[in-house]
Amino acid sequence: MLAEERLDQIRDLLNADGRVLANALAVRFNVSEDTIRRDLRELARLGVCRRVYGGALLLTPDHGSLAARTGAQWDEKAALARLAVTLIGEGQTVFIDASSTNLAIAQALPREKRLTVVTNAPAIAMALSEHPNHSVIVLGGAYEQSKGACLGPQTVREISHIFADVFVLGACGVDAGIGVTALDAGEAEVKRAMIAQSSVLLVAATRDKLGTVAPFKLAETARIDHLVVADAERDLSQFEQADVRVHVAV
Amino acid sequence: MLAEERLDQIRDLLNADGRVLANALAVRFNVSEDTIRRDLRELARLGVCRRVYGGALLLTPDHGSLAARTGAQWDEKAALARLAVTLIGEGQTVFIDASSTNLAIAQALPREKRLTVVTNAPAIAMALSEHPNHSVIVLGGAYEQSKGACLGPQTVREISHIFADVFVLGACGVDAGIGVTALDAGEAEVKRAMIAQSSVLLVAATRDKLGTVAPFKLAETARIDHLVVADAERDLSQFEQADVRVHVAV
DNA sequence: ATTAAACGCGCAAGAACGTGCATGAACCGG
DNA sequence: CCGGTTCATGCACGTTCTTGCGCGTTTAAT
Repeated sequence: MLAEERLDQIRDLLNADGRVLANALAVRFNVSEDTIRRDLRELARLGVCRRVYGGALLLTPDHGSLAARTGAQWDEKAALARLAVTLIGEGQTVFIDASSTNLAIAQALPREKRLTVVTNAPAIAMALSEHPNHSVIVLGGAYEQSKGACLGPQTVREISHIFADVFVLGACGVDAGIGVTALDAGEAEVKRAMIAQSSVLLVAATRDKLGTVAPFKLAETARIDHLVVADAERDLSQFEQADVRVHVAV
Repeated sequence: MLAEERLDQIRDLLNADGRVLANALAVRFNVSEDTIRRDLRELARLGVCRRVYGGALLLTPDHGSLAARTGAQWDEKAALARLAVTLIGEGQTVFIDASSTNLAIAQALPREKRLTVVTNAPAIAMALSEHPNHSVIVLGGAYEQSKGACLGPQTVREISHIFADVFVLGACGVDAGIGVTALDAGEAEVKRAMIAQSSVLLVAATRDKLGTVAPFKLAETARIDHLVVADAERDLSQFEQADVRVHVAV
């Protein structure tokens, strides 16, 4: 059994069952659990799965309901949001795309800055309902329920008419070597359009996003202007070498 | 059973039933109640639920904060909604514009009818997040916070590209002699565009709307196909003379 | 007031984990 | 054919995580 074959089979098992157990895999492939752990680490790095105690779970964009994702890691997202909003200046035009982290950022936007917020996420538009100082523009299109976002050609077309000072990008994977990536082709199209139409690119990434890679590439690491992360056990020097300003939230 | 899986399943049970019992979960997952309590503590920390003596209750921020409960006559609107959705057929394309009554209608839409819903209200799009059978199209444009709707020329332009079978009109005033009217010029523009692009016009009106007149005229009484009202102390014969089908909800 | 259930805290056993190191096979240029 | 290198793998060790149990406290209901 070649190592690559084993990785592929673990992938298949993940897709079939949504989860795998480390000791079960060790028995099945007749290798030690250490080897299995190494495999799972690799798959997690590639963004295929998420490691948990005892095995790994499939990492899907709609893992759990929309409400569930909003609740997960809420305090980490709130900390990222508090820092991220300080990077947005008075009177700027801001693209905010759909993600639970970005919803937290939208909620944390200070009311006194008179921003123009452009978003393809109805939830973000609604979150700004109580902020009459901000002007909100909704990007229409086909509403993808599982993602809570409007996607598709119409959305992309509307984006092409707008230039923004800042784009707050909800990334699915951020890796210093590979760059910023997304899980879904439709999402990726919209995000790429927003990148093309904005001058400053801001990425707020929760721990589980950092160092992972998703299938669809959005931008090189060097294109990122601001990277906001939670406390850094990780080595972030590679980002700084790529001229990314890294901000660490408490 | 992985610990993370257990957490996810407790999440699902919470979303399904709105509450969970600690001892029932302990039996179901075959672990001690201590472990369950630890899980519930974790979920509470994430803001998913609220712990109570004996178990936990679902904490839904949007269940209460949506315009859903803002409407004073919530039960009247729910009754109108239950009746109104029966007038919408399988597979139809439906315009639903922004109003609290229409939000109730959107929430009452049966999941099995495979509808295409087109709306300029982010709240209505989000309400359909959990209905994967329906295709939802969001109309973009400038988001008017006080109305919870996208208005303006861009919205009107997008409407002009779509034809619907039914338009569920959120009216501000419905009078047999004057017709249907709206309170705001911007709103009126969007509603007129939707009227022009749909074959059947459905109006669900709460008691306070009936017999009142707002400044901006949308359509003649005769243009209404279905009028859904709550119990009829009022004389509705004038509507029927104008060839309007009147439906009275219990 | 009394009582039984539910709770929180601390502890300990065991499983899972990460890391460093050694082994052996595969690979490669000469 | 051979010496050097790389790589996957397994093992040993210490660490971290989960879980169940005991015990005293709090809560809700009678």
